[in-house]
Amino acid sequence: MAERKRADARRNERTLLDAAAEAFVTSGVHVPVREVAARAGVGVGTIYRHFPTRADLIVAVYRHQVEACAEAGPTLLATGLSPHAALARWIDMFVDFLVTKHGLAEALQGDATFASLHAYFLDRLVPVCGQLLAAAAEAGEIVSDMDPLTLMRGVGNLCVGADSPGYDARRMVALVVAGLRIDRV
Amino acid sequence: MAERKRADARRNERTLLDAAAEAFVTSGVHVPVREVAARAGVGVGTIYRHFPTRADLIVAVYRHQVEACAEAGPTLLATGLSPHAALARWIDMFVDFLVTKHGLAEALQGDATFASLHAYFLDRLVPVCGQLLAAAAEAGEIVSDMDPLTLMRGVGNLCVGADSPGYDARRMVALVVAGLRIDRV
DNA sequence: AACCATACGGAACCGTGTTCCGTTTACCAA
DNA sequence: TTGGTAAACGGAACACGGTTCCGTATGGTT
Repeated sequence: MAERKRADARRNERTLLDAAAEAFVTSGVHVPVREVAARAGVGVGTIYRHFPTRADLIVAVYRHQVEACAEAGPTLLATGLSPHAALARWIDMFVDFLVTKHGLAEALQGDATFASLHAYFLDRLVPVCGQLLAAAAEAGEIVSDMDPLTLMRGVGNLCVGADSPGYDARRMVALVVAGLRIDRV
Repeated sequence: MAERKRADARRNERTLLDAAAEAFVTSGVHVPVREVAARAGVGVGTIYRHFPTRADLIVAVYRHQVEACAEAGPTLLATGLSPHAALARWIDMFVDFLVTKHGLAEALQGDATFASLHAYFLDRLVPVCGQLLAAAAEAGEIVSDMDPLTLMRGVGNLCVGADSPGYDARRMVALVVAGLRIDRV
């Protein structure tokens, strides 16, 4: 039995996702709920009926891209690149994703209000990261005791404020990736 | 001409600093202003008269420790340690400082409300970090093009959520420090 | 003792996430 | 076509945290 929703409800959900995506691009992920509602031409109540919390709205908007990122892990491993190179590429993808979504890295942090966002990203991506780490460790290219959760959270943290002048998040991530190599002290 | 303040004002400033320090320890840096006021037995207006913004209160509470950290840089360089080791120790000190102050790393981030906090930390510590980096680069131990501002902000970012289970901020910082070494790929 | 600049307390204000509830509407059945 | 009803809606109201404002109290000085 498929969930039968009223036509207006389905329409509004669509409209809201579009409006939110647009608002996130122009004003960043921190755009007030009221503004998304206004942009979509609905009341705030409607947003909360469809998305119980701000975080759920954000998750819904970015779900596709998170899935794509998750699926890219195995794909990269299968390309014949060295596992360490595959890991580096995959992390690059993740960083690209975060730094191009203004405010997303910030929202990804512990903040209790974004708990479900945090949880979704980690649930989906940590296992993939774990595969890549394991493959690279197996190949003897990197240290064998790196925890994927720590790595994902660390990389996410490094992307906070990635757009502010004078801070180069990618450089920091590159240091981390270099630091994983086993031939270092 | 020394700034002549009324006795009650001086007394309250003291009381407020003590109350804030205590509150930060027990409830974290994010403790509401009203709670600090209540703990000090004063009204919120009094806090704002002494510290124009939350960030200024935080700066005042931690000023001593930031100064100590800043002064430790040259000291470490003078101890005869290799510059890279001195840099590593200094970063450890900074990390210790951040992770033991619940919520401080979070507050240190771009958040506009904490602008003065952010500015104070960076103004004071980036030059010190620059000295250590330069010495290590000069000695040929690390890459020569690392920007101290990026490094400080990155390390600060890595300390966000340092107390949450499953995340190991120190490990991430260690990767960064390892990644700086010049003998790596 | 009187005066007044300084300092105080805390109510009020603003912005933002979230909840609540009276009203509207899509859908189905008669 | 017309009701009837459960689903959905809009937006006022609430919670909460930072900050401002202003009438009141008081330390210090004359």
